[in-house]
Amino acid sequence: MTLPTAIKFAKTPLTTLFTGLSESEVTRLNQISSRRQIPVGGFLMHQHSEANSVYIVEEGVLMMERNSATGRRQVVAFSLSGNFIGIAQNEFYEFSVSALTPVTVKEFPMRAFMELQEQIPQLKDNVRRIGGNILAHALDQVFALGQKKAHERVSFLIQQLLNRKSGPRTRVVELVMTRQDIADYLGLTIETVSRAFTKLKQEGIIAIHSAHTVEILDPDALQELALSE
Amino acid sequence: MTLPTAIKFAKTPLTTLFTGLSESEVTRLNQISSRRQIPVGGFLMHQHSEANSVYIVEEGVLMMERNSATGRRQVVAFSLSGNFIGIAQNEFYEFSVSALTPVTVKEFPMRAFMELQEQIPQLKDNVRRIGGNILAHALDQVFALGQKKAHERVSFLIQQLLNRKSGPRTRVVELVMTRQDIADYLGLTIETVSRAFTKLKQEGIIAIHSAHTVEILDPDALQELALSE
DNA sequence: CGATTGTTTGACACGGTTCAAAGTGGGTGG
DNA sequence: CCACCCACTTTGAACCGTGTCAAACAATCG
Repeated sequence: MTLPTAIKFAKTPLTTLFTGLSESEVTRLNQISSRRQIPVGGFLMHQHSEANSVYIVEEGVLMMERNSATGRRQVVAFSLSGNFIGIAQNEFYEFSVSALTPVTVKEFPMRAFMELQEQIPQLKDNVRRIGGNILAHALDQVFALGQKKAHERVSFLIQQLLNRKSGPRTRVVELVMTRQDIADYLGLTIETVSRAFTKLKQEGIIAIHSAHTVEILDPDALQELALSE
Repeated sequence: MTLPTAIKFAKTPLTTLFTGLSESEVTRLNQISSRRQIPVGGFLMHQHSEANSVYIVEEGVLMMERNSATGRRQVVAFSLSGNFIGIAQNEFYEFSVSALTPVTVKEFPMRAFMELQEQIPQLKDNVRRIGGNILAHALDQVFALGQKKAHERVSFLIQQLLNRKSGPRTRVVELVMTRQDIADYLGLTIETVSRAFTKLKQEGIIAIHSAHTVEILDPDALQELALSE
C-alpha cells in the first residue's frame, strides 16, 4: 500500500489512449471499437457488473460514483471528452458511471483491447500512464477532502474544470453537474456547497451567471484557494 | 480522469513484486537490488527529489505523506512489509516517505528496474497490478474522508491495519504511528482522533491497552463502522 | 527519577449539517 | 405562447460534530 504522484493542476497535456500511436495502430484500435450513445441520466456501467469493455469519452460529460449499501454516495470523478474509462482491477466494475449530458463513447471489448495492448507496447504504456494520472487525481481529491474547507474545495473543483476543459481559454466554466453531485464529490452537503459559491461571489472571486455557469473574476485568488498547499 | 476499482477490505492476498516470478527471475531482481536501513524518523525519500529508485519494504513500517507550502500535511499511506514504494509519474517523487520503526528496504535502481520490466513481462504486470491496488487504496480513502464520521474513520484505519498485518490472526493491533499521524491520515485533529478512540472503547468495540495497542472486542461492529457502505 | 513528548479530557467556538421555507428556472401541456 | 409545475437552488435558523485552546495526565527516554 503505497505510492506516489500528483500533478497539481497540470498544464501538461494528459496522456490519452492514442498518444504516440502510429496511424495504423490507431486504425487497429478503431477497428475493434464501436460507438455508443448514452442519454442524459443513462448509465454506461454499473457498480458490480461484469467489466466487459473499456471506453473513451468522445463527447459529453460523465460522472463516476461509488454507492454504499447505507445509501451514501461518493462521486469520484467527472469524465470529460478524451478521458478513458473502465480499467478494472478484478472482473467487475467498482463504480457506476452515468451521463450528465448526452454522451457518445467509443467502446472497446475488453478481450480484444487486452490483446491489442500486448501487440502495441505504446498502447500498454499509455494505459499505464493514464492509470498514473487517475491515481494522481484521486490523491488530489484525498488532499482536498482531508485538508480543505468548503469554499476551498469548491474552488478546487472549479479550477479542475477550468484546467481540463478544451477549447479556447476563457474564464467561464459550465457546471454541468447538480449541486448534489458537487456535494457528493467534495464530501459536503448541497447547502454548504451553495453557501460556498455565494461566499466566493461575495468575495469577488467568481460571478455566478446562473447556477450552472460561473465566470472567474480573480483567477489568482481562485488558484490560491484551490491549491491551498 | 476516470476509473474504477476498490477492493474493500480484501482478504485477497495483494500482489507483490515477486508474485508469479520464476526463481531465476527473482534472482535477477535481487541482483540489481541492495539493502538499505532507515532509522526511526529517517526518510526514504523526499517530495520533489529525483526518483532514482524504487523499493520494497522488508521490515518495519513507513509513512507516506504529502506536504503543502502552507504547512498542511496529508498522510496517504502506511507501508508495511511487502509493500512496494516509488513508482513516480514524472522524474520526481511526489511524496515524502519516512520510517515509523526501524526499517529495512530492498532498493532497486530505477533504470535497471525499468529494463528488467521490459525483459520480464510478469514483472511489468505485477507493477501494473500493484498500481491498481494503490489506486483502490486511495479511493477507499476518498470515500472515508468524504463520507465517514470521525469514529468511523478511526474504525476504517484499525480495520485496514488488522487486515493487512501478517502473522497469526489475532485481535490485537499495534498502532505504530502517533495520534498526529492518524489525524493527518484521516483528515482530523489529534483531539478528535483521541475522542473517537475513547468512544469506540466506551461502546465496547475495542479495548485500549496502551495508546499504541488496541484489542478488537467486537469485530463485526468494527467492520460495520469501518465500511459503513 | 526528572524532563520531555505524546495523549486524553474539558470548555468553548466555529464550520458544516439539518430542517424548513422561499426563490428560480426550465419544460410541458393547455 | 404563456402559465403552471416540478425540480433544483438559495437562504435562514437551530443544532451538532469537529476544531481550538488549555490543562491534566501518561509514557518514554536519558
